[in-house]
Amino acid sequence: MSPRTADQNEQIRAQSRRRIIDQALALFAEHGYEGTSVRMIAEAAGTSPGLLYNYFESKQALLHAIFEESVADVRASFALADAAPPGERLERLVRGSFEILRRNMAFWRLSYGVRMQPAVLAGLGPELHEWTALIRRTLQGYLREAGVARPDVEAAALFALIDGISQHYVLDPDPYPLDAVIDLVVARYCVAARATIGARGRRTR
Amino acid sequence: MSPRTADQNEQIRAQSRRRIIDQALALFAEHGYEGTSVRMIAEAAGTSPGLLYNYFESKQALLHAIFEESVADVRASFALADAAPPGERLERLVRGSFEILRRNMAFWRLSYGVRMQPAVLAGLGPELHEWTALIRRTLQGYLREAGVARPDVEAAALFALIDGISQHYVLDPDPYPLDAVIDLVVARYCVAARATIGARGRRTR
Amino acid sequence: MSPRTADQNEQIRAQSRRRIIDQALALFAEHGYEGTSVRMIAEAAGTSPGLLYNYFESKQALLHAIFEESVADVRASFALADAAPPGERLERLVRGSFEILRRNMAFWRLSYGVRMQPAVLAGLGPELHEWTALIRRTLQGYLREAGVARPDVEAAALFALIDGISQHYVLDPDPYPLDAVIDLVVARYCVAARATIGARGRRTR
Amino acid sequence: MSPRTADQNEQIRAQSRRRIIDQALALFAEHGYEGTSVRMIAEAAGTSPGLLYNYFESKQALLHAIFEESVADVRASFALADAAPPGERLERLVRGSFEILRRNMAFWRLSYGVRMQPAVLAGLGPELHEWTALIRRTLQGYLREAGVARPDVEAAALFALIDGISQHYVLDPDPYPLDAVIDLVVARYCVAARATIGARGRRTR
DNA sequence: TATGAATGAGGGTTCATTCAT
DNA sequence: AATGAATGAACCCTCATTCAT
Repeated sequence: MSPRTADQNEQIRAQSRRRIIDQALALFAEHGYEGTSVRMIAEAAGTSPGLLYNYFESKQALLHAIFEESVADVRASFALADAAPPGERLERLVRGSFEILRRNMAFWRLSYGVRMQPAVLAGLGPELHEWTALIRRTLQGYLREAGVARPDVEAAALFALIDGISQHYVLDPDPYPLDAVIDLVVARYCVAARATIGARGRRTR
Repeated sequence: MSPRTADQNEQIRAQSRRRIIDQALALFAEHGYEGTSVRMIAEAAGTSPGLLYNYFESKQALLHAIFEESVADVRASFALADAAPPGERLERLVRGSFEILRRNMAFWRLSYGVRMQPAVLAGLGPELHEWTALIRRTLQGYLREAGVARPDVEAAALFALIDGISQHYVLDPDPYPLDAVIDLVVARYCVAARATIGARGRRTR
Repeated sequence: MSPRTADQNEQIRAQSRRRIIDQALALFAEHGYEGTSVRMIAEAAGTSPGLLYNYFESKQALLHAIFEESVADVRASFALADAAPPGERLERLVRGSFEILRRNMAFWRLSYGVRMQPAVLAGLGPELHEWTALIRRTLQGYLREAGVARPDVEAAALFALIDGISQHYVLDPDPYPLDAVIDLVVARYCVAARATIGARGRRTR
Repeated sequence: MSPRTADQNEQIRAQSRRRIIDQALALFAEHGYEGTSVRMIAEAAGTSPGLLYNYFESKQALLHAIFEESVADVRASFALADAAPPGERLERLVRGSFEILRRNMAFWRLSYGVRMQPAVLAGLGPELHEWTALIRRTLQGYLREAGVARPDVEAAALFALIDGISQHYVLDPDPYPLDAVIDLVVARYCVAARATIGARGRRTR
């Protein structure tokens, strides 16, 4: 009965989903999660409020979908860093983090805006926790490689530093000297690391 | 003529106001501003929703009152740091910041949860902005005194570091090695500063 | 134990009651019954909301008290007209009505604003009905004396005319040619009446 | 693509809107604007309170919509009178006014109940004022045509008479001798007018 | 697949009224 | 006689969600 092929349907579905996610992210970032109504999202996406519930179980589920996408993005970037030679991993990771930030500021605004609201994150909590833990562990690993004295504490500090910079930047990007600050972070944490690892590399050769 | 003395009334009022503010802060911190209803606050404070409006013009006004109280707290701490001898100012400020954090974690949870939501801040925005700017300037001044190369960039990084640590701690305090991290920050930023300033002090004597 | 004599108490009571009634009337007239809160009245009267309930059982009871006072005023004016010589009664009544109107515009504003709201008038209904009926009957009697053809219909019309004028005047007094309109009414209804009655008077002498 | 045709939707909307307006008018007329809650209207209309806000921005907007409908009704009746031959205009207008009154008593109850409450009228005030002014001017014009001595004062009186009758009728229709009173008004104002204009018409022929 | 009319719980807020003092 | 802190029901309104089409 349907005049559309299964393929066409699939394509339409994918497009609608995309539009909804994109607009939802933009609006969440601008007005916050609670300040954005489902109607607003539907309107921005050029659909009806009802349709949204064909694709997402609830407003929360939509939020979760957004997080899943972006978390995947971050994971990919991390994997890239991990694939680099030991001496460059940390720098790659640091610079990669800020690239992600610049590439998807809306998400980070949203993320930071919602981070403190467990009820909003409902069900996302464990996942986020795990994610944070992963970052911390990765950083710790790299720093241990680099031979810093207390890699756990240093990792906590470096993570806080990256996160703090990201947040300040996202709050008011225009006047923020992001590149200079990144270079500072890199200089402080990564250059030494590279040297140490390089030296050790040569020694063990 | 009055059935209760003005003093008695003042006391009653102060008590009720306190209870409302305290419970509101706790709930805002736990569920976020939007996730906390006026009814919830009233119940937690052991009063009726109506009473809240004898003390605060609106839910927002209550939020503002909370901010005012805590901002005053921060200012006081800053003033204390500023009164210290030059070489110790930075350390005082850093340690002071984390003392405030520990003393009033609920407020900081609230503050971080609300920071990205311009609609919620309505009218509080400028004040917060100014506040942030003040911190940045103060840090920058101290770092310039300490003779660091690029005090503006360093200030941005140090601010981000403190803010990031605070936020991570507040998100999940139990496992966080706060003291160790603080010591790290102090060692990295403040010890050098003290030395520099001390040296200069001796030289100019 | 009381430092005040019973007399003084009575005087104080009377004063407070007066202030409350006066201010309530003024506010009801300005903002309507529903648009005026008990707190507003208390404030305007320089007392507390609680005190109002020492003098009046409820906000409605206060409204009723206002009506009673003013209805008494009207009755007095009617009695005066009735005491006049037959040929002048109608004119007295008409002119008296508008004098009352001018003397107590606030009350008439209130009265007209509330007239259509049985719920607000609750319990006042019968009394007002009676009052209206009295006016109608009185007019009818005077017009019958004056020998008009259908005194019942004429009474209805004259009452409507007086009431309509009053209301239009009270709605926007400044530009209203009240005196001219009154003279017109008098000329149309009363002069003829006087003549008729005068003639009959002479005839029957 | 749409599951319901635009037509179907339009029809559904029109029906719901009608039901809401009708019930709102009835309730406003019975209990007054302030005495009628949105819930009451929704219940009477067999819908939910929320739906009301799909059709009207606010309770006030609903009131305005009611006024707009009925004001249009009145204007139409006035236009009809104006289209009649000069000698009949006044009678048409008078009789037309009372026809409107009988046809839509609820609206007039509402209108008279709301007239004195500027806050309720909010934004409707100017429009009503203008409307009143129009009636007055029209009457004045007709009366001048009819050659009465002081058309401005006579217009004020006639307007007051019509308004007063309408209000008394609407307050308690059952016992009111409306037809007889209308005939009286017509006899007093319109018959003479017709004669005058007729005579002048013949003279100028 | 898509619509949008409809729902109703719950939001912030007001206010007549009570009562301890 | 007088106060004003306190109450809580009810207000208008929003919005995530459902469902007939």
